[in-house]
Amino acid sequence: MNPTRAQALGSASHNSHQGVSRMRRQSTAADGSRRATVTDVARRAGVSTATVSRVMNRNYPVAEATRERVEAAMRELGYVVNAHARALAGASGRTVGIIVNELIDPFYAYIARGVEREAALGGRLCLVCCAQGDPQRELAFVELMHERRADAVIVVGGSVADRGYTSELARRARELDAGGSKLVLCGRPPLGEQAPTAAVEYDNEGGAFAITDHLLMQGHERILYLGGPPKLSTTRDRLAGHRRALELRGVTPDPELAQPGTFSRNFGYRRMAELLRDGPDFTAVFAANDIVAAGAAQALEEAGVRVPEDISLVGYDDIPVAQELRPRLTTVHVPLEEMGRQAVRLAVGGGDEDDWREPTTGALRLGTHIVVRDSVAPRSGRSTRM
Amino acid sequence: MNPTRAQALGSASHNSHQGVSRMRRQSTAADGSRRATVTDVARRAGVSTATVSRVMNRNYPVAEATRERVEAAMRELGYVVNAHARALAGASGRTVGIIVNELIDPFYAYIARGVEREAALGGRLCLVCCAQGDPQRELAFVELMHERRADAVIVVGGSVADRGYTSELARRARELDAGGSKLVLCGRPPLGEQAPTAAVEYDNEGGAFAITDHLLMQGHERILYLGGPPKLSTTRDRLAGHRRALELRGVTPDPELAQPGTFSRNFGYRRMAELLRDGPDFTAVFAANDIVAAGAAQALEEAGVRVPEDISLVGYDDIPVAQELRPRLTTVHVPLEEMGRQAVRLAVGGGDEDDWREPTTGALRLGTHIVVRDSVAPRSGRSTRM
DNA sequence: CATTCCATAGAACACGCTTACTGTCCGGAG
DNA sequence: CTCCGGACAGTAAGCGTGTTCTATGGAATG
Repeated sequence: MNPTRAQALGSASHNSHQGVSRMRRQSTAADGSRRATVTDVARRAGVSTATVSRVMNRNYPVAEATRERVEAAMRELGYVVNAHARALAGASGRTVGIIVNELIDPFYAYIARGVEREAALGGRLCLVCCAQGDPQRELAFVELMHERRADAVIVVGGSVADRGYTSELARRARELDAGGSKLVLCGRPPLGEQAPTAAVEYDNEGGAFAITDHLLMQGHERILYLGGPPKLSTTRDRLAGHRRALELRGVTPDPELAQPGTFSRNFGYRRMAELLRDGPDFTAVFAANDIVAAGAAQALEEAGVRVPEDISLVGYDDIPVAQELRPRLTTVHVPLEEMGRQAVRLAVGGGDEDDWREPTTGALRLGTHIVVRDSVAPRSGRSTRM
Repeated sequence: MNPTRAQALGSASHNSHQGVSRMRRQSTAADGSRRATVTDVARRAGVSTATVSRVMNRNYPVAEATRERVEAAMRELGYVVNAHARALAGASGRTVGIIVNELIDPFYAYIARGVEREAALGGRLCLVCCAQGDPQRELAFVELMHERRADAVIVVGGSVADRGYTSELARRARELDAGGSKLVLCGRPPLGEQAPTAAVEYDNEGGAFAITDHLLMQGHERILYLGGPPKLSTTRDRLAGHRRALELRGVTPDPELAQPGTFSRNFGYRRMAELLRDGPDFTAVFAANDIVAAGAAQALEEAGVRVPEDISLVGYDDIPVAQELRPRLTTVHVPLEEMGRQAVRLAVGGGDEDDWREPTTGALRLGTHIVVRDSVAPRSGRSTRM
């Protein structure tokens, strides 16, 4: 278990010399000073440790004069409470964990922001990890956060429907739940009935439906779907919405027009450049997300294809880059920050008094809507088979 | 101390019902099951707790047969070590903290990525907080991280030269240091001699000098400096480099051309729109960062001013948006991710055996360089006083 | 066969804090 | 004057691990 995890994180073997590092740490304080403890504060203030604790936690009456003496002692000693000891003694660790693919991807960054802000409202701190799309890393981080007794562990983003991975994650969910923590799925489908998780999703399929319909209304029938890992739940849902819209308008989906790949700008650029070289057989492009759209836009630009006059282009997610592209990108807005907020609320309650509803296995689905900008135009005759 | 912090984080009073929330937590496990402990594992495997500990940490010989029995017991019980207890018993918490202004700002996101990755290499987890530009929030977060005994607390981004704030942060630095942790300043000037900190900076002044010189070489002499909080160290340094370049070429800086404000896109847009309305008295714009540049670019576009033919535009930071703007933005590259990595290395060592150098009060300065794209052109006669 | 040594394993304490349980002292009610 | 309850404060028992010190059995040595 341990070696597996270390491997998944690509870490050097660090278990072996915890002892030595501790030795060094202790001897670091050359002047013999260590951190002040409750005992030190109590001694200095002439009270018992219990009283010091009560002063800090304000959960028991303490005489004003005593309080002041204790607070003075804390100040003079530079006392800082040890959260580990506190957590061990029974209080919550006041920590939530979030695992994303990439911090620099605005999709995840906005969700992380929501999580961080909502957590801070409850006086909680936020453990953030990047799994970089590797399920093994993700599992390893879930475990690490469980070790730290995070109140909630939030895993963000689409998931692959791998059998072993799913059952492994379900096991972690049960273990977390048994300890009073919660695994929260954010932007991905539930794990099945036997896994006690909370979930906050967004209407992925509906957004794809809506924006495809938007293209159809403009006369586009041959729409290229570009990018997104083919086995990811996110891609599956977006493609599903896309196809449903096509079929509803009586357009038969052409397998040739589904070109999944990755969520990277680079993929959008390269694949689009290739397709343009062959002579495009489509009048519109539905990029799997805005980042892919940015790459595609560059390829179109370099090929001298005008957007939207020659080819229309849409994205998904509505991250800031959508407003910087020229033409500005029509896309699907996803309430990313709100998802993050709801994820922690679902797991730890509002942080306020209204904390009574048992937040068990809650599920939540937020709406999406399309944002019309300048990258879509009615289909022009000339654009097909240029 | 406590109320102050709660206030700074805008949190509801959460200290009062820690007790009740704990009660609920315990009673949550309706089947009476709690988390398995070392004692449980030991009992099940028929060994002592010491042996279980030794199996986990591999720091003491254990017979193969015993090891297997213990590992089986751990698996069957779904045992997950309690990091709080472990940290309390002496081991490092294996945590680093990072405090940024905004997670969704790529400047900070890249640094955070570097921190996270380097931390993960050492098997450490990452506490991430957003101070949102509020020094009080920042101090509160430093304290919370100290409570958690983070191996390092990394504060990122420019700082205001406020007397009280600086001394307060210096005090935190000393307290952290006394406990064997380290405060790391990332992208901001040192605190002074009596504060034991590490620091990783980048050549802010030099980058501003270089890109200003680049504009001068193209014949621009009236250069607008746009955005950036006026009292922030970042702004101070960038302006200093800018002015040094001007003076070196014999151009007298015009106070009218320094228009600080904020680092927001919105500021860049609005201020630039206003200035264009008055009739611009400059031929080039040096935006305080790429985000401000994006806003300025939009204002220029809407005013029908061509970039770079009529007015040249440069930014700072070289975040991805610089490549999406049209024309693509000439800017100053800052090694953001590397800064993050170095920040944790400085504080906790490489994580490998070469850990022997005492990482005390280290300082590091990384280079910057300009990236020439398409947003600068030689000054044209027509562009002045259009 | 007695002695020494090594490989294991256990007992017990320390880590810093919270909290249930026990006082103690006081004023006011009976 | 006695008794009782409220307001404080102290004692001590954990919380779950790591680590030191000690103990045991068998192998190796004399």
